[in-house]
Amino acid sequence: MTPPLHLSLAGQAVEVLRELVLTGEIPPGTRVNEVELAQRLGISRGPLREAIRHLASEGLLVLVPHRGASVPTADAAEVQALFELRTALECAAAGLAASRRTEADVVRLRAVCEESRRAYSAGERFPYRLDLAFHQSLLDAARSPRIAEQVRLVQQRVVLLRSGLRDDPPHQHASLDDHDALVAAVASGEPGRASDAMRRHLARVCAQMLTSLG
Amino acid sequence: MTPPLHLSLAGQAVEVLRELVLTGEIPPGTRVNEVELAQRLGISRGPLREAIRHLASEGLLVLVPHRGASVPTADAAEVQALFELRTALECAAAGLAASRRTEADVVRLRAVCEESRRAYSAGERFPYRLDLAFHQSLLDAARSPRIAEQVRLVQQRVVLLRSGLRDDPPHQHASLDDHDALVAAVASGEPGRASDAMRRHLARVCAQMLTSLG
DNA sequence: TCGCTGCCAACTGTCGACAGTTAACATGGC
DNA sequence: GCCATGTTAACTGTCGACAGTTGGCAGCGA
Repeated sequence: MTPPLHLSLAGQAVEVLRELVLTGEIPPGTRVNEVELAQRLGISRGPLREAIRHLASEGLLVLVPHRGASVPTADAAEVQALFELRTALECAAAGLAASRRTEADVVRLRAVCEESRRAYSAGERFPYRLDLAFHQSLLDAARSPRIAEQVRLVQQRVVLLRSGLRDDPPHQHASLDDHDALVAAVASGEPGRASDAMRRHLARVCAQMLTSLG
Repeated sequence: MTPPLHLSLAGQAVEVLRELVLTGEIPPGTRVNEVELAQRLGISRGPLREAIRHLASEGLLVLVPHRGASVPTADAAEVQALFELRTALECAAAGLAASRRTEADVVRLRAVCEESRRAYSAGERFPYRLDLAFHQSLLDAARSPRIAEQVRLVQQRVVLLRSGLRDDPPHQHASLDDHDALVAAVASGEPGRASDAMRRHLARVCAQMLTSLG
């Protein structure tokens, strides 16, 4: 039996809708019809509305009164503002990680970097999974749950932005070097150095996304 | 009658509930009864549920499946984690403000500081309004809407924490000095200096709250 | 007296239907 | 031909009611 796994319909709808948005199945600019989507998910409008509002609070949807929800569109100013927030959060996380890292944290970070290089050398097309894993490992080392949660939300929006890009450039070699530098800075135990390394890394990634936008 | 004020019932409920929570009228630890509160607000459970979920996404309420919402209680670890997030955001904002401030920004910041000192000298009991005004002015100078929005959410939770404190110490003289130092650092145009000044300020405020918790 | 079991009340989760608003279209006047 | 206006269809906002779950309480037995 499955008695305890009674996740509410609203909770399930949140996860399904999140995937639909992040995978681009509902592309940016698309309006969401409540009755249509509710039928598609096989639930009522009530739980679906809750799911929509939840994702709106995460920035994955925008609400307009009496006109429903839609997937936000990418925008240069938007990318810049988003990366300002991401930089604030991840630089702080990098600094905290440098202060609090254990030997196990460093080992884990090095392992992710090595796996990324292996995948890159093997010509793998989407090491985004490993990029996220790296940043996640760094957040674990920072041991600041609140910051980690906010970073997760911002990264999610970056993924959404990426889904709207025409040419999604593969993980670049420069980022691999950035990650190695970050691990070295975190291992050194100097918060300022780790924070600066993260700032440089994110500045590069941001610049790349801005050029991809044209 | 209020027919033309086309704010949705859910939107109104959000603001009313927010005040009820922040003013301590619904003290931390209290569970929120949907039907009771809905009758009290004169609305149905639907819009009220949306309001509850919205405030939960802001951290002003916590949800437990099948057991409803309740106001979160203060906790030392919680205060520390919250201030780590606040420090990350406001230090970045201070740095950006130092980079982007105009002459008008500096004038405004100085004006708020002077008014704070006047109020303090006059023995005013709650210059929190002016403290918030100062931080808001600094965020305006930073010109980073995303960071500003997140800071607003964090500050709101700090207010909630303060409402649960027994002895809520009045605005201290040290904070006035901190604010002056911050203005000077922002005016200097050196991001690192402004960021450090903010870090020291928030560290002091955090320490004060931790001692108030006992 | 203590522990277990079954019932019960209260509350949340969910649904279907109605009302209000918005935007687009058709229509008529200039 | 173009703009203003009335109409209409579609969608969101709101409501009341039903169903499912949770936690507590009474009753029974050891």
